[in-house]
Amino acid sequence: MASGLKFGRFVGGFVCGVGVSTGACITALRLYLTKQQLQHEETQTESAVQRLIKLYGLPLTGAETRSYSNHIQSYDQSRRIPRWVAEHLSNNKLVGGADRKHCKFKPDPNIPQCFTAHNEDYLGSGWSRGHMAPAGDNKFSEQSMEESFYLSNIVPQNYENNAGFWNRLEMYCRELTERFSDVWVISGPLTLPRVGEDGKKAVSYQLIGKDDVAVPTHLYKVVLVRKDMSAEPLAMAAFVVPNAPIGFDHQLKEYQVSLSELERMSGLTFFPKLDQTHPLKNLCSVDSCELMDFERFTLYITGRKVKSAKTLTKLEKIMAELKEAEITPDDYLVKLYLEKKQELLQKHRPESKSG
DNA sequence: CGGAGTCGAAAG
DNA sequence: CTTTCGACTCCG
Repeated sequence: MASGLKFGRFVGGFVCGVGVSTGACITALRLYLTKQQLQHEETQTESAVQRLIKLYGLPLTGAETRSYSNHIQSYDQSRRIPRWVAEHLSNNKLVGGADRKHCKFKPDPNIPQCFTAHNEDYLGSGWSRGHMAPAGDNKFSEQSMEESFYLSNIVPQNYENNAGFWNRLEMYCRELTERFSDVWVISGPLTLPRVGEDGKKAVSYQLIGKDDVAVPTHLYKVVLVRKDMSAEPLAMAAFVVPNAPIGFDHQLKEYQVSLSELERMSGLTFFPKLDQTHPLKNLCSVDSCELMDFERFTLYITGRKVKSAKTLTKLEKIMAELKEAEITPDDYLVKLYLEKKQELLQKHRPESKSG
């Protein structure tokens, strides 16, 4: 009985096996079988598979989404890095006392032990631990900032890129909350193919540490913004950035790609419910898509260093370095400098009373 | 003695 | 802002 059916299927496949598509073969095969025979065969094979599944279970990818207090993530168990990390930014969440000094990078307790990365994989590897959902997007909550330091939110990133171009891209995303009430950002790693000496395309990427953490060749960021609830249209932009140093001579727009290009590269579909009924504008034609230039960036960084200066000599050294770069402090930096100077002088003479 | 944790300096 | 690293502590 069963063997008879198998034989029939074989013959059918053989007859139309040459030069005809598989789909056509199946259609032709169906003509040879009565409805009942077909039904019988399908239930037979299905139940056999079902039986196996019931007994032993299906393979799991571990790619399910995990929710944290300020980001959502899907993890790549084979590469020990996230596939994508989504977050929402708004101006009110960007202020607060949460400080990364109280945070530590650590394995995500929600990831199965055998698939998680560890700090030892990164230390001394030549690659820095780069946030996908940045710590700086979590000033409002100590807990969400701590969660952003889970290694499920981290990829091996070129140090200069992390502290430089990517950092400025993250700042630009935060800046968008000044002009848009809602900003959604999805970030993640890519391991893109390259053409080798032989002209053949191949994917190749470094693995670091005992856990073989994948070093992405590129990072992507897709940004979706809207003015408010009622008035659309939405604006969107996607960027693919090499995991390598990128200087101030490069513009963000050089790295813009269409969403469909990014989807093809990543194998992801980004806003599956965002259909054609929603007109999508190019963010870079609605907004500047320009990162801070060298001067502005240096002024900002210097401001941060001034704020964290511990001694007067250190404070003066920071300001001297700025002068060395031939950048004149703006009003805000001057204010920070004078405040810090006063604070350190006060500390030096604790007996003096201030009014 | 060596791991673990905290702190500050240094650097883009 | 983004990091790494070394020095220092505490402790069994």
